[in-house]
Amino acid sequence: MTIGTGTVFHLRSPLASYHLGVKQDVHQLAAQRLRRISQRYTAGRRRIVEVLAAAGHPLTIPEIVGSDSDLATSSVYRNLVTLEHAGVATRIVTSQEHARFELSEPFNRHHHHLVCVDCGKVDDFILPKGVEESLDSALRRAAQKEGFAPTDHRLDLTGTCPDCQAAG
Amino acid sequence: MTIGTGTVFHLRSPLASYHLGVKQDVHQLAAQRLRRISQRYTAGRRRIVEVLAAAGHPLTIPEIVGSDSDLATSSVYRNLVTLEHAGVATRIVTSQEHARFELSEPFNRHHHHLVCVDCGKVDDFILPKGVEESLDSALRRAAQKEGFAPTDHRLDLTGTCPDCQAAG
DNA sequence: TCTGAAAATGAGTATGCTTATCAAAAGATG
DNA sequence: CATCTTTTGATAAGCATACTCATTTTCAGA
Ligand SMILES: [Zn+2]
Ligand SMILES: [Zn+2]
Ligand SMILES: [Zn+2]
Ligand SMILES: [Zn+2]
Repeated sequence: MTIGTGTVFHLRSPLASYHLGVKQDVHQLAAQRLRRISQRYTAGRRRIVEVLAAAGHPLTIPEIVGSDSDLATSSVYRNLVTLEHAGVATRIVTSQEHARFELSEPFNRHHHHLVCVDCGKVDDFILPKGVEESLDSALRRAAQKEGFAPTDHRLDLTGTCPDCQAAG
Repeated sequence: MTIGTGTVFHLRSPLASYHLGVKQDVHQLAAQRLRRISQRYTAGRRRIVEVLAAAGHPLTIPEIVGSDSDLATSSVYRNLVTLEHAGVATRIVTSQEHARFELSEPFNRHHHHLVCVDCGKVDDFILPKGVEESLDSALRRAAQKEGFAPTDHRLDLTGTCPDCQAAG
């Protein structure tokens, strides 16, 4: 498969961990984005990308560190800052506990989050295309009115996940 | 003016600090919501509500403490947890620095946030009614599909505020 | 209006996530 | 290979927030 054909895989529901053609594409794109800011795609950074791609939902730093014994906590913190700055990883800020990370949009299809206020778990969901589009143009208009230069939007639905509903 | 008439004041643009009829209504509703969870509407809690209502945009805890010399930092932290639990204040979590707080939805009309990624400032904006409604029903459908019990949604537009555009 | 139990306060301290430090290791350059 | 630069990782430090507990305030009941 050639690079950049954009064949969409759906490895799990509701979202694939990434929607680039093959795993190689993920690493090539990550390396390219790091090069753009004069950073190397080192083994440690590659392992983090690997773990995030395999998870398919946002992970905390302890989860990332725990899933690969070669990863040192301090380096994971430092490298996630670098990966975020390079546009490879995205930080998901929830009100409690640890921050969570997932691969950024070119690696992951555009989506939003269901955030459980009890256990902190985060799951992905997508909006219908029409809703997303009307939302997007409304946001552009709102930003323009305020002189705000938008880069991205975040939409979270907060509530209680099925597990916590059953528990409490 | 009688309580609960719901006359809408617009004290500033784009959003009034609260849209209940008069200031007295704010405190009565706050007291009622605290009573519901067996908490008292003490002087310190009243001062916090006062400061948040006067600000008209989300404040950090240092800002709240600094705006009223009678407020102790530890009590403000503790009371904001209580006010949040009572449904009087809402915590706005941005990726950097301090959390920010504003009055909750019955005190404030429903709105969303422009978050500056450079300086952390948060401003309010509202979506056109139709967009908000189609978004809301799409969110309800998405939650139902996942067995998720939704309580609220958060929509942030991230980017650079006019000041930071000029500076950087 | 007293009175006493329960709740709230606030200054200080502890917790714990995150980031800075810095010597060692790895990689680039030529 | 020699040298310079970047990255690593164990440790320490920083810092927002939560906890502690003696004191103060509140409020229901006498
Ligand atoms: Zn949950
Ligand atoms: Zn996600
Ligand atoms: Zn700004
Ligand atoms: Zn707001």
